Amino acid sequence: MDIKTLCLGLLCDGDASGYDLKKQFESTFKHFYPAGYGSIYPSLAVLADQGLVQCHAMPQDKKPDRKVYRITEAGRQVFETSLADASPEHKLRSEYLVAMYFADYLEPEQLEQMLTNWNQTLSDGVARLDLIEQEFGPDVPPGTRFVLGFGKALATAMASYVEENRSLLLPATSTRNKRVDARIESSSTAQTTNLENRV
Amino acid sequence: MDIKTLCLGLLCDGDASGYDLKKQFESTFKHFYPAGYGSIYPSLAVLADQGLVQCHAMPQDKKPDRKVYRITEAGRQVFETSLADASPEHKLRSEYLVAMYFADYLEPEQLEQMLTNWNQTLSDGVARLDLIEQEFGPDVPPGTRFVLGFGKALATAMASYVEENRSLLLPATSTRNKRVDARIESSSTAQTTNLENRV
DNA sequence: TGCAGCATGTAATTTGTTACATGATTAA
DNA sequence: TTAATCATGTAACAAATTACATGCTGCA
Repeated sequence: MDIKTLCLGLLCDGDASGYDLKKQFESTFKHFYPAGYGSIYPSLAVLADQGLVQCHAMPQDKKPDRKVYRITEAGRQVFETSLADASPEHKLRSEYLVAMYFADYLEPEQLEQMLTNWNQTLSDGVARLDLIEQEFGPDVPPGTRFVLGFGKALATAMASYVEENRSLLLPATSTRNKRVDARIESSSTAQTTNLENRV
Repeated sequence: MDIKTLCLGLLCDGDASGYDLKKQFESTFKHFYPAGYGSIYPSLAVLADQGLVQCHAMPQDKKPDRKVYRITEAGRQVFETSLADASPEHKLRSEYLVAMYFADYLEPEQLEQMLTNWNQTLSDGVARLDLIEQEFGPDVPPGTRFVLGFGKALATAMASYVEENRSLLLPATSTRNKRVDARIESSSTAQTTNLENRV
């Protein structure tokens, strides 16, 4: 699944311009599938080329034409197929976890700073999701409620975990060297142990 | 932060070959920063070029030379700097959530299937992390314990959330149309409402 | 005066993934 | 005999990010 498919999906819910779609990608979708103009505009162009959407240009005073896109029958079918076909992927990429893994290469104050920072980011995230939910008013569509709730639940779980386990990373005694030895030994299947040949 | 930096970090803990590093990326790092040969080998070549690591080729019978990499002083410094400098990013990209958002475009059975699938994937993930932890024996290094625990906590939280909220997505009455209308109205700042010009 | 919002896009770059290419050993 | 482990890499491709480029309106 890529941004093209996502645009198609959003257009299933109604006509929109690239600018409109961007707003969705920055609000409801931000925590699990963000996208910028650089991906959205080219996607729409391709979709129009393929006949999966139609473009209607609406002239405006002193602004570029507002290009409103509407999904076609073909587009709708393509979307539904790719939604059902895909074996969905769920990927996390976290530099925070990298930093935590290597915590003993950080100064304690840096580590503290980073943990504080992370916590702040997480609660900001929850607040942001709450705001979005409020903006929908009383009738939040089920899918939207599900993904917003998911985001909040995850952020909360992460914050708790970090709070409850930060002590793991602070102690004075590092075990890093033990791990090192373990890895070197287990991977020494080579014939020679001499590291010095052919520097 | 990129795979190069990660390799550098892992080499701070001891010499290793590309093959060795891959194993780390596929075990401890898999849930938050996976990488394949296609990223690792080129990374090591670049790092060697830049003098951040040194390469020692160890001849082997009927196998390609085993190339063991060792970090240099310069490499260590570069790593520590980038670890401290980075304002860490934490990114999720989930096609499952996309599918849930668009749940009412799926057949109920497909949705059920997908939810079951997701749950299975999550518990497999927890099992995998448990196994890795066990393989370390009694002395799991703190950073490792932190990231493995994090992975388990997250997966568990996700599974709970999905279980507790799947009902949100199943009801017969869809609210999708309401949302559609809402968006179309709120974005109608254009001068003309006529979508038919310049098809 | 300056910034946020409206509104479009392109092009270069970065980054990583996938597929390809090779080939021995060992345990089930 | 077949799959997994060991062991290296390259090249084409896909995808998305970032920076660039333009320009009006309305508010503080």
